Amino acid sequence: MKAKNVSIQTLRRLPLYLHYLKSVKSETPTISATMLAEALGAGDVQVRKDLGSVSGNGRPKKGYVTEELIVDLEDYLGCNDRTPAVLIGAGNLGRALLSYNGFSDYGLEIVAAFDASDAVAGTKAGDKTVLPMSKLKKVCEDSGAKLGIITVPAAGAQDACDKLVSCGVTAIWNFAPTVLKVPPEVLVENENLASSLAVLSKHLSENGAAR
Amino acid sequence: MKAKNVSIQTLRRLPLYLHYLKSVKSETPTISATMLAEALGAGDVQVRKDLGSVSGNGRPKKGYVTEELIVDLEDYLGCNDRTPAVLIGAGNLGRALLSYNGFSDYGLEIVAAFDASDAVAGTKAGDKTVLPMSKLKKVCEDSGAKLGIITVPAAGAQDACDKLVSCGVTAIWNFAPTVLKVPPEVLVENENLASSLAVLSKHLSENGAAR
DNA sequence: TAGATTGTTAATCGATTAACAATC
DNA sequence: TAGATTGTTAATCGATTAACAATC
Repeated sequence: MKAKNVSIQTLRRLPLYLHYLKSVKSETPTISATMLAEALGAGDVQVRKDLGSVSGNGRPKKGYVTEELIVDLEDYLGCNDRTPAVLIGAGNLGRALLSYNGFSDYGLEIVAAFDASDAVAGTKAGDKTVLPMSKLKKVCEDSGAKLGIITVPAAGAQDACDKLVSCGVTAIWNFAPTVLKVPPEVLVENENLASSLAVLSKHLSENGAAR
Repeated sequence: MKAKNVSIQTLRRLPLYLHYLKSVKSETPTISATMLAEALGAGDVQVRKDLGSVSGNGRPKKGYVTEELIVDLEDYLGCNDRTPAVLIGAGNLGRALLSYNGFSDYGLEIVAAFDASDAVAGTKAGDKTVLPMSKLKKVCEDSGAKLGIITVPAAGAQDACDKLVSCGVTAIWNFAPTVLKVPPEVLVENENLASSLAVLSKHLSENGAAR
């Protein structure tokens, strides 16, 4: 109910808790932080603190009522608030995101996809028709989309970003391997595959029996 | 040349530096940490420390020779060491990763794609034919793949993971929204889209003019 | 009551930032 | 030499972990 200072790291873990809780709610009417930590391979103290900061409806001895905890997490994460978004770049990755329906659990609705290439605009992507960039402004205004998703190649990312910002978008989910320049009020979240790959490669070269 | 204690956060930033340096190396023969920080929107001290920990070939007043720094970063990140990998789950996302050729810059080579569904196995994904799971063991052995990429739906992720581990894989790149159970020697890197989305949504609900 | 579990307050750890000395 | 820039050492900040008091 209350929501104390939730660190960004905690915020990132909340969706994991929510996903797990939903998957077990039918057979687990009540759950303790310790059980949840066990299931997710995390520390029990960390989970307790994370849950405490967004719910606080845990009962000593009993733990949390699963259903209640799910509601508190959904409330905090705004899962029931519809978040309209536009996507630029209807290549493989863009199409993958469009056809992934797990996002609706978190309130995200990709209202339209755009592509700078005239060859791509007009084609189908999932159940949507890809629109030309000239329609971006109108769609953003009509839908109220404040979130933009960039799935174009690196070379076109800054351009796509600038267009989004000029259409009033204030949060950008960037899948292109580039650093974007934005005004201070715009938040960019980089989905950086190369970074993850670096972590994995390092592990392999250090621990893996090479080849 | 030397490689001091590189924090995991630093490790994640190195690919960004490398990518940027490659894009400007022709017109920028020499570059300072300050310039690099400016270009990437990071702090100059942070960049200096990051570079210092993997290169240390910077010269006062001059900065780094771009070409040399690229080589040092590539060496540290193992970009020239071929890292064979197998991918399980030839859906939209799996196909997107298969057809993305930016990974080769970091030495990653996806040697084969697999799918549990008989309907999918045998179809083409990019320039590769999707193989049935029964071939996984042999491909891992022949290719020496120690890295597994999971792009199946959440329900099948643990199963895919177990199979990979039993084939000797010691690093797993997980795109499924689930927490995987693995033996301690196996490293899992979760590409967690829901976490990123949570950060973006929070920003919107706090700062964005609602709707 | 006894015990399990919560939530809080304090201690530790790691990473970032700031200050400074070294050097071309 | 003077100045820019590096690299290092110390201080700060944030997040995690540990210890403990509260409570059903």
